[in-house]
Amino acid sequence: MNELATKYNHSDVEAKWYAYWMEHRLFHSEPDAREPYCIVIPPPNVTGVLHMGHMLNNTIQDILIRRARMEGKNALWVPGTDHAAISTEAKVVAKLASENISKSDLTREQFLEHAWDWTHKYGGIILEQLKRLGASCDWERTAFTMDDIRSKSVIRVFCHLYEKGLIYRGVRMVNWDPQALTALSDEEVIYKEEQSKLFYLRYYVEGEPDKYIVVATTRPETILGDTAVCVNPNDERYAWLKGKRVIVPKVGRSVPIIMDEYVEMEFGTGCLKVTPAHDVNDYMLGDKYGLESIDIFNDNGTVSEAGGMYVGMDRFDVRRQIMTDLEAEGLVEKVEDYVNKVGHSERTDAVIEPKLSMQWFVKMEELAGPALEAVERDAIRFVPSKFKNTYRHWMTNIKDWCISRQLWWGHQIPAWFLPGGGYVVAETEEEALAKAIEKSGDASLTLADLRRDPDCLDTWFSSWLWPISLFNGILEPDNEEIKYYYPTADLVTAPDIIFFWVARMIIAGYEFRHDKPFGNVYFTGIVRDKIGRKMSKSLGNSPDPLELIDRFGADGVRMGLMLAAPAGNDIMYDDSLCEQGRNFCNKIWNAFRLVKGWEVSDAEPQPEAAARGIEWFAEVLSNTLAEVDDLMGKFRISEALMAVYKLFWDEFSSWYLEVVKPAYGKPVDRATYDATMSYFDTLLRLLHPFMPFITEELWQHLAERKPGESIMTAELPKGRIYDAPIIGQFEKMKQIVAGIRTIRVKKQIPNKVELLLEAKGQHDDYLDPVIIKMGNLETIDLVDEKGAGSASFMVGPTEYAIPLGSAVNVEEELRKLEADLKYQEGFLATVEKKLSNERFVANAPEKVVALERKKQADAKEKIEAIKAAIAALG
RNA sequence: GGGCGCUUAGCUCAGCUGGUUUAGAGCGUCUGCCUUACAAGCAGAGGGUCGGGGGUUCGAAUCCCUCAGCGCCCACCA
Repeated sequence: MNELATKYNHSDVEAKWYAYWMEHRLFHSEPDAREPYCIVIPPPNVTGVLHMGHMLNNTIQDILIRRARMEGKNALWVPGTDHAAISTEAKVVAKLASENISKSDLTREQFLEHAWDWTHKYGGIILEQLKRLGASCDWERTAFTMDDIRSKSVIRVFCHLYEKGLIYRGVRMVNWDPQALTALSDEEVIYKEEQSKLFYLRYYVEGEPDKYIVVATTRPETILGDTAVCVNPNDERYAWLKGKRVIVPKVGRSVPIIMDEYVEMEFGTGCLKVTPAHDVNDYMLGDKYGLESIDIFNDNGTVSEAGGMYVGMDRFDVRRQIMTDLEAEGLVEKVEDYVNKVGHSERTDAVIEPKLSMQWFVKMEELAGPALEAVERDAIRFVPSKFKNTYRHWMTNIKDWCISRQLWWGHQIPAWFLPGGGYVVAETEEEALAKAIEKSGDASLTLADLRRDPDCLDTWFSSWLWPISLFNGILEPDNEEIKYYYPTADLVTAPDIIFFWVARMIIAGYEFRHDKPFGNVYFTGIVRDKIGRKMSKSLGNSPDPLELIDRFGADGVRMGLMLAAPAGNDIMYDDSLCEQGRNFCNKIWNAFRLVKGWEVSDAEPQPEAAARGIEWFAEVLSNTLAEVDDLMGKFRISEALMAVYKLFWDEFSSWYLEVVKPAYGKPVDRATYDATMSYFDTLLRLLHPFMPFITEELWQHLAERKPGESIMTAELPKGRIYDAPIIGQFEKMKQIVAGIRTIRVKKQIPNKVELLLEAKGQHDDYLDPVIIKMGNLETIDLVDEKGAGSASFMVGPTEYAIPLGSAVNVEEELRKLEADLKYQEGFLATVEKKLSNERFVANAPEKVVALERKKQADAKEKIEAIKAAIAALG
């Protein structure tokens, strides 16, 4: 029997079955008559590598997909990658820098060549890593946000929105990343609290050399761009300033005093310096009062010619230098410590510089309407639902979306400028030329006269189309695939991209398909280490997923992650979770070794105990199947997995198998064997979505399989919730057996010594064969009075006793019984307290009162029995 | 400054619209076992009064108020 090792060796198994699934194209889906079930993968960065977040996220998706497949649906999981404009471009720039090549030395074409090389070299590594996890993606459909179909879709959508008047170009204050040298959307700015200083500077009043006012600022370097000082018109302290001008310290420029209620009188000194070119609010003031706007910074964050001094110096160096200089001139009143929030680039972490520039925007308000409504009325369900609030808040305060990025890696904006001013938007160069000629009235124009906007689109401007563009639903809106797979079923993603991606996909869904992109959104938590810190490269607290798979097996790791991951809750990851998963694999493996080792005999009659066990397990199995189904429907995956875990380990292995197991060296009867194999088969199916590899391995061992046959496509049976009498009987039986075992442990009676059990009181003998086997008893006697010198225990009101002669410690028995009595009496007291309360009896529902009376009767009965037992001892 | 969420055994969590035997699970802990499927295992045991306070109710971990702590999201206070 022992050609199978005592331990499950995952490394032998996993590669083999993944190859088998691929070879037989079991992940592949095409439209057919079945109900579709589709998930589109949140496309990871093309040059990314697998981290724990991906592991969690993709394990969940794979579980959902595999389950749907086994439920008979046409399941499709579409994989792909995202070009990740800024971060990929940054990596390429860094790589070039290490070769002493600067981006500015290259033409756009040359740079893109490098970027594509990079993409081909590192791109898709992450998808290969997902295979190790067991991800059952349809790899024949692998897509990329910059492949041909996806790129053309983006361009078409841009033109569509432009023609609808929803895309515009304009000069706005944007978030500038001086490192990546591009504008960012508001969502790409992360505000971090930082310890900084508040500088109080003196602005002398023009023409009154002895008078000055004090202005507080965190950014003294921006005084180079000051074009006004603002005070609150209600601020009496500064009423005298009305109509006057002040001199910007050091700079010497005379600027007007303006009055606006925007200024908080309580903050700082109540005087605000206004730098319209470098602060969003100042820009607003500048706009309102027609102030001059001086852009004092270059794109890389150094001071520009317009700054007039410190030209070429970095903004942070200037901050230090200018304070020294101001101090020297006696223009500094004081400096205070101050904590404020500073915007950082999400991708490069550079401090954001608010900057006026010409950018492209999408008008969002109108687009957001249907998308907001869909989530409000649960046409799209968020799990957990608390994210509805977050979503609603963002959608109702939605700002226009800055979609242009000053990058080369991405989808170039399809806008062409005419030599005489103005521009046209078109899908192709030819079309652009035609439009340009029409617009300018100059038929002699050629393509060479047009200049295409060099900017690219925000990465999310392609990924918001993902559920549509994967099926080519933008370019060919009526094709069979989009009609069949769209809307997709579920989306699994992290909550930090709810605005970046989820909200925008919903918007795009309604705008371009007039339908939602998915039915449910499952928001995962963040994977943290066991003391709650976010996993990060710099902390070095993030395990390498592939190494984990090597150590624990993909099934073990999947299980480890799932055990700790209720929807929306962060997961405190610890290796011990994977250990538990690995141990479970081992348990399944060994259970299989047991049944596989049985010799089957047609002549052997079925023992009564086995027949009872089979009857019982059928009910337990059916109940769990239904329970798991229910839990999965609510996306309570960790609870579903726990239910399966307990079913297999406790019910099946610890009870069922022990009940039906033939004596050593004896064969098992046919009926029991067949039932057991059938249960094992069902258990493997139930487990398969969670642990695909080991279940396939064992399922293939379980019976002869045809080539290409797989548990992946085996049907998952449906169960039903039903409280069969046998379940209650079995639970009572377990208590009796546990009682016997406890006595064995306490009295140090070896398992192989057969015991006698006496039952005093009501006792159902239906499961006696099971009790006898599991307790290793000689017989069970019904008695009126238990024999002298026995150890006893209570199950309900029934006393069970094992005669032990002189080995029994009467005092210990007494102590045990008295403790039990005390508990029962205490319990009875709480019940009777309720029942003696007239208002309870009068107001509580009849059912509740009846239950309390039953509790009372039961407790009384038990107390009587215990007292009798005590009397018998004494 | 607003909004949301959390606080239940050592750890991670479940406990939905209040009543189902004086609170459940997994892991860990303790005790005894190498019992021929499994020591990555088996059997058994112990462990919390549900963050603090107040209230509603016949009855609250479950509803309300309040205090404290933690976390997340949003927001232009220089």
